[in-house]
Amino acid sequence: MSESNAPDARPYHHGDLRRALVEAARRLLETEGAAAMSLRAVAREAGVSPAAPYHHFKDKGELMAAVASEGWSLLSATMLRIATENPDDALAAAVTYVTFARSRPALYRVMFDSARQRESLPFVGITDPNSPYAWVREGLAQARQDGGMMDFELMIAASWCASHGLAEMAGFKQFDHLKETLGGDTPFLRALLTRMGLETRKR
Amino acid sequence: MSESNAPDARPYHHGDLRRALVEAARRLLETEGAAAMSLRAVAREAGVSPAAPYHHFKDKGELMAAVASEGWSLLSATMLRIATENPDDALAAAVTYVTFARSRPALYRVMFDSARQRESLPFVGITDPNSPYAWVREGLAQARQDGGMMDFELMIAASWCASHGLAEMAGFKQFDHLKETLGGDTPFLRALLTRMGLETRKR
DNA sequence: GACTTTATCTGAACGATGTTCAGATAAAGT
DNA sequence: ACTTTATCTGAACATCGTTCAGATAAAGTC
Repeated sequence: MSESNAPDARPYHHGDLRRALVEAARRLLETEGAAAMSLRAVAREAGVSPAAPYHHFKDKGELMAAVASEGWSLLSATMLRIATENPDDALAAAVTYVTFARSRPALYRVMFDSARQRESLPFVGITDPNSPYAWVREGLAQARQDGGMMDFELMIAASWCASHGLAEMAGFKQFDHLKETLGGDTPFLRALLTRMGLETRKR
Repeated sequence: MSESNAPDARPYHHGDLRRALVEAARRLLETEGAAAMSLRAVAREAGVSPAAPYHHFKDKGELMAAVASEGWSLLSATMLRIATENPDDALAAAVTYVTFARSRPALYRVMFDSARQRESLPFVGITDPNSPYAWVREGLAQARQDGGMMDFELMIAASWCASHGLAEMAGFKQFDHLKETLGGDTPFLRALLTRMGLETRKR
């Protein structure tokens, strides 16, 4: 009769293996790096045979997609929190995006690879008029009365591209001197994002 | 006595295997995709045993680095040509960068992965005052008299980040509508890059 | 010319990986 | 209690990156 009702009650043979695998994968990804994250290593980490994952994921790719999905959820939650605290601040949102990616480089790479396969960013409905991003709402309103919805969409697109580009390049040595001059990492990010058209207080 | 002096005189056992391998790798990369580009497949394509490449490259990584390096050279040459034809046009340079990356996605990924490992873009000395990028020269000159060299470096950094971000995201479905509205791929790129601060005619 | 040295390539092997599959195990449904 | 279904294991397969002893041929030396 299984092992009584331990704190982490395990509904099946192993327990919620699916979740355990995703967590193990993320752990391996952040500690050992992307190269060490083989399917077998993940199974090993979860204390299970190499064939076990195939009852929860069709592929290694599907496991990675699950990890990526969890990553996007985490990033979305982080950005939603920031956007709620600092409405009208597109720059702060972008800084949050870049900082998240830079603090979990391997995870972010998996996330973006997944996005590239789908050819679409699985990001929270940032263009949803009911989104808590106030600057999005204001942008939508102004765009509507300008008759220039396109202009607003351009701004959203530019923000994404700028954030992603900076996320992947901010670590490059070419920028060391710039970071030093500007007095740190965050000022550097803010300066560059501002250069790329990101602003605080609406568009 | 080898096989006489055939048109492609082969100096050693196989010929210039190193070059042949890099070319085979690039061919496989562009036709079959990154996943199919194993060291063994490259050796197979070059008509050689799986161990042969190890006499020219320490690693698979070193082969990839060679492919990447060739890619960067090609991109540099392309951009230098454009910059010579259209001086003072940073926007055109960025469009060239993005178009190159988008027309060889797998190669560009290898190139950028290589850059990420070195944490540096192995790009031609774009900040070199003697570079044929006229807008770079003018930017340098103006920055010097402004006393604001930093500002100019920020522009360079922003251009790279914007170009890379757009290169990797331009294919996303979120932008299909925008591309249609703007009347094609290039107008879309130009509009976005402009939004991100890239300009024609000096800074 | 013959002989040595050095560079280049092969064949076979090792461990690790992604994946499949027949069968064991245990939960859920009746 | 019996069947059904979901979950996991163990062994196997092809492929991959890599190593290494030995074959092959070019370059260097006399």
